[in-house]
Amino acid sequence: MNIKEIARQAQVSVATVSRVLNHPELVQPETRAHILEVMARHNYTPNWFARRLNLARTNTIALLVPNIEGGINQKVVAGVESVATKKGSTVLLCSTHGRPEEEDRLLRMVFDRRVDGVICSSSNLTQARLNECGLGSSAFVLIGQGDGEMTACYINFEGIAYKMTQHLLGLGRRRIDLLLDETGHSRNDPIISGYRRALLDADVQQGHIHMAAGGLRGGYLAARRLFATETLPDAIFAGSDDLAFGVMKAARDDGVDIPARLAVVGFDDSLLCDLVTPELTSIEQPSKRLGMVAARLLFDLIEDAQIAETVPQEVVLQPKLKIRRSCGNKKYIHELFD
Amino acid sequence: MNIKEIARQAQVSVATVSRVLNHPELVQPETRAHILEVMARHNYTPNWFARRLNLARTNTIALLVPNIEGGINQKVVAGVESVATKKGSTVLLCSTHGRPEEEDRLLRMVFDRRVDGVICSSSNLTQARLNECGLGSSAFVLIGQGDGEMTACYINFEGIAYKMTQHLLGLGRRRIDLLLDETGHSRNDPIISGYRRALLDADVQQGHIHMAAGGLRGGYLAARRLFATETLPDAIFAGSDDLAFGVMKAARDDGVDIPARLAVVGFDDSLLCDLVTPELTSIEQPSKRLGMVAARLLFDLIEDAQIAETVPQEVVLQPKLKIRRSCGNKKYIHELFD
DNA sequence: CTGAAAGCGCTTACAG
DNA sequence: CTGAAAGCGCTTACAG
Repeated sequence: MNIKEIARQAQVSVATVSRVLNHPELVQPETRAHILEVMARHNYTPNWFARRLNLARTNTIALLVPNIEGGINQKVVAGVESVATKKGSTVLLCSTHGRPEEEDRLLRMVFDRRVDGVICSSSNLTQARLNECGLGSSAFVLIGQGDGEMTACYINFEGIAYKMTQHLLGLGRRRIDLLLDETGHSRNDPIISGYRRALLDADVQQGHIHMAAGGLRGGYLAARRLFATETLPDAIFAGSDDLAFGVMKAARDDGVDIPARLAVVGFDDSLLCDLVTPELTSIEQPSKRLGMVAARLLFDLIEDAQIAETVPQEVVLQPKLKIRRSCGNKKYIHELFD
Repeated sequence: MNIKEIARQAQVSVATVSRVLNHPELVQPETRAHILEVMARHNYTPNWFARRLNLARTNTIALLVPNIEGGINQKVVAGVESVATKKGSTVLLCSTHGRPEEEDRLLRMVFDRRVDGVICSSSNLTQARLNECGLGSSAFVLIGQGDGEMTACYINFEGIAYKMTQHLLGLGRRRIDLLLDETGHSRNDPIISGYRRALLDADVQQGHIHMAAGGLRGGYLAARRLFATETLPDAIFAGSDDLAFGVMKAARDDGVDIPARLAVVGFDDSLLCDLVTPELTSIEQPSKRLGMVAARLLFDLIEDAQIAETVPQEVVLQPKLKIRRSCGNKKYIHELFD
């Protein structure tokens, strides 16, 4: 069923049919009603492609993330999706697996499809690369720290790492080690930098930085290695909750008392932080809000092209310390079940 | 930049340009090379909408899930995405929030966009509703148990609930209670049915079925209520790991020994099952595989319309028991860190 | 308020 | 192997 057929059956021109779709106020109420009736009767829905060939917007945005399985991206996706739905747009979701070539391929692809805009979570995207992909003048929002040339939003890992380190120092811990996921989370760099800055400011000697394979298991193995070969630090600041959980498991196996002998803190404030013993001190990240902010920025760009003309905007979201018991904190601060 | 301009610059007709895009073997190697060169120089990419207006396939599939944030859906999404990418298709992802009206709206919308096919995770979709949305003759795969009229795939919750109950009985537990998430996971019904069947077959009296709010907290509160008001069952079979973790936390607070006095088992085999003490016996679900299977079924339908003519196909995936210590199992069966 | 016509950017029989 | 032309299904000035 197409517009011509509808026009024939309604005994009007295709122009009139098209008008009830696009500018209903321009057509006489009676004819309009009649045409709508014919459309309904035939379950007619205009061909999307033919339509978009003539129209500017596609009501589609693209979202590229390193991988969908990552717990954090998942919340970002949900945040973007919720805003997009409110705006009447749908989301084309793509996984880049963190590979730049794959990012480029997908960027070209979504541009090809004339999406209204693109949100991309990436750690190595520059305006120059964007230009190469033909996205130079499109609405685009980066999730992550860009080169300052792009509209971007990200979580302030540096600042919170500073605060967490400071917190541990405040509890009397001196040698604080960092344990990071070697699968190059883009957050490693800012964490290291915040951590170092805090130690410098407090005039405390820098601790060791350990790299581990990702996840519970990676944290476990790294911690056991550390326990076996080095003098025990006073605290381990892990780059993810999973790593921290692994450290806790290792500590239990090796008889290292947490938090008396060793403080352990994590990074994602996952649900399970409250369950483990002792409860894990961690960092709450506004992941869903990050997605929502990115989407809002994007729709600002889409709806008002002028904004893009101005200096690119950067939105920085602040995470929060969630103090529990694994850091050696004595005061009652946070309890989930009351 | 459009095809006409490329044709002009390459001094050929648009037909020839179009041919190097669609049937390169039909154009002389030299002209082809020349045209490709001109295209590359201008960074030309054909208009997707104009193209799809003439072509049959859009290389896009739609995936509707109740919500993206759910840990299980997330893996399903990843599974679908990985297969789609291999097939050169992209995924239009939509959240239905489990609301039928929203499902209908989105189904119409994606159909509108001429996607090649649709995968929908739903607990109340019928072929009849599909027909109403105009998707009657489209390639469609249901994730969930359908009305037998649709191609579908799902996880056999009934069977695994039977097995888990049987396992608990085998360990000498007699009164086994069920603890379910009241936010109507569609899996509640099959779990109840498998559980009841196992007790019937073993000629053991049915236990109680408790409904709880979702998550850790829901499990915790429900368990504390149970401990305070009823005689303790021998085992609690929780409908999700989070619920089970909540029960474990409650048991610790109330001094109920797990597994000596009370066995607890969960349902998702989340990463943390190995971390808690005692390690949580649970059920491993092939969620990612579910997504992959759904996508494969869909591409079968897309690539060979004949298949749809035959009787609708149903694929049932089998989950696996992950026996650990919280059920009172004595033998060494499973250990993550060795 | 309505219609005839040109145009969006492509693809593909049809002739040569 | 290549080109002129019709057509995909819509939208929107332009006239009336």
